[in-house]
Amino acid sequence: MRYDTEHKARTRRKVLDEAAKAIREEGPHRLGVAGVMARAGLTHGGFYAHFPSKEAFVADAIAHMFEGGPTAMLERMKGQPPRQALTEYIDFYLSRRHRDTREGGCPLPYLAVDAPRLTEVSRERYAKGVAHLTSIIATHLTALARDHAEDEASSTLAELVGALTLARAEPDPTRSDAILERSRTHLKRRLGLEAAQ
Amino acid sequence: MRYDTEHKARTRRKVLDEAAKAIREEGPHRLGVAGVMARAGLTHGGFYAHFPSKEAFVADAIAHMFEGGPTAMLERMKGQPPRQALTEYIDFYLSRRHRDTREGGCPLPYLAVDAPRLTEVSRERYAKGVAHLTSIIATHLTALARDHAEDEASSTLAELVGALTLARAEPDPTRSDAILERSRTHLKRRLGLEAAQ
DNA sequence: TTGAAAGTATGACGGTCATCATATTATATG
DNA sequence: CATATAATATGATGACCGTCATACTTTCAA
Repeated sequence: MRYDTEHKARTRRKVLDEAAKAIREEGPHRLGVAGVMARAGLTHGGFYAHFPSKEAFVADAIAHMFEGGPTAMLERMKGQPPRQALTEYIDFYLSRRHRDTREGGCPLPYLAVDAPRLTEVSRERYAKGVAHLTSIIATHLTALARDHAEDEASSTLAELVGALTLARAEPDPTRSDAILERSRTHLKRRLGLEAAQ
Repeated sequence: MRYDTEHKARTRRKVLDEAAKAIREEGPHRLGVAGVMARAGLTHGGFYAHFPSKEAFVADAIAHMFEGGPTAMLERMKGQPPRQALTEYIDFYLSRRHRDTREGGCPLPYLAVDAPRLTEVSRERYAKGVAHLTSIIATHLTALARDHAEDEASSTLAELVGALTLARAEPDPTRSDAILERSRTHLKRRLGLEAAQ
């Protein structure tokens, strides 16, 4: 082989990175092949050397979103006592920074509405992400000796996703901040995290 | 005038009805002029006799979504004591029926993710819908003598929207039902509605 | 019944997109 | 340095979409 063994793999990864960003900005259906390739510094020609079709490409990009971003935050939670870990996670999730960034963060809110319109694989990948995050929250709640941890985790995740989505939709900054703040406060009180710290 | 005075208005309304349905199914960006017109039993030709551009058309269709569906449920709540009204609303919002229907129901979850990518008018219309629904919930909570009604209403709406969206995204029916049920139970307990009825 | 005007249909144009065949460039090996 | 080949670029094709000019059909008034 003439090129580096990893050359193609690196390019592929870069294209998927750009696709993930584009999906956050424009949604999984509006992104175009040529646009993503251009963002990766390439032309549209080589696309089909990497992906069999655009549909498969979108599925790969969505899977890629679940492997990249969230890991850092979740890894960090592992090294902390459950109360602090949950508090930090809620504060992060419902922060202005998380609301405003398009370069990372939880994929769930971005894909939520489009999920029913995605390919089977993508839907499954999405559902796996939901289940994973729910179980992480549930584990921490169990460690805090709360009853019905799984139920509470599910309902907590619903409010996290809903509040972030509504905050992103609200054009008025003050109101948007208020949406985040209200759910932040409520969730911490609800989960008995207030006394912490 | 040669046609009935209301003829054009009726056609326009029908096209907007179909557009609203299409938006619920495919999102505000994927719907096409010809497709919507065909669904309304027309061809694409007459479109520009009704709407100046597709962009304006989408904005009109979104506004239309806020005028049509939700009104019935909200009107019904008015004639009821606040405790029962809220209980019924939560049960309706997080019902399987509301999750599965594409022909009506709350527009907020459908448009949430796309809202930041919409026209200014549409975003404002969306924000107005959020504010309206929040204030209705807040009013009922105030009637129940709860403190911080506005804060609690905001956080309640976040969970309603989030839970419905996640339930729609979940491909497994059992898990999807569970998401609805958990938030339904939690919200009613949280708002002190359990003792009701 | 007829004419005129409101409403709708036909068909075309330019643009964008996914897809693919073919040409070109880059680089590791001899 | 030469060459083979992996990786990417050029360019084309057909499909779809928004837009609009023009032709047709419907229906009310005279």
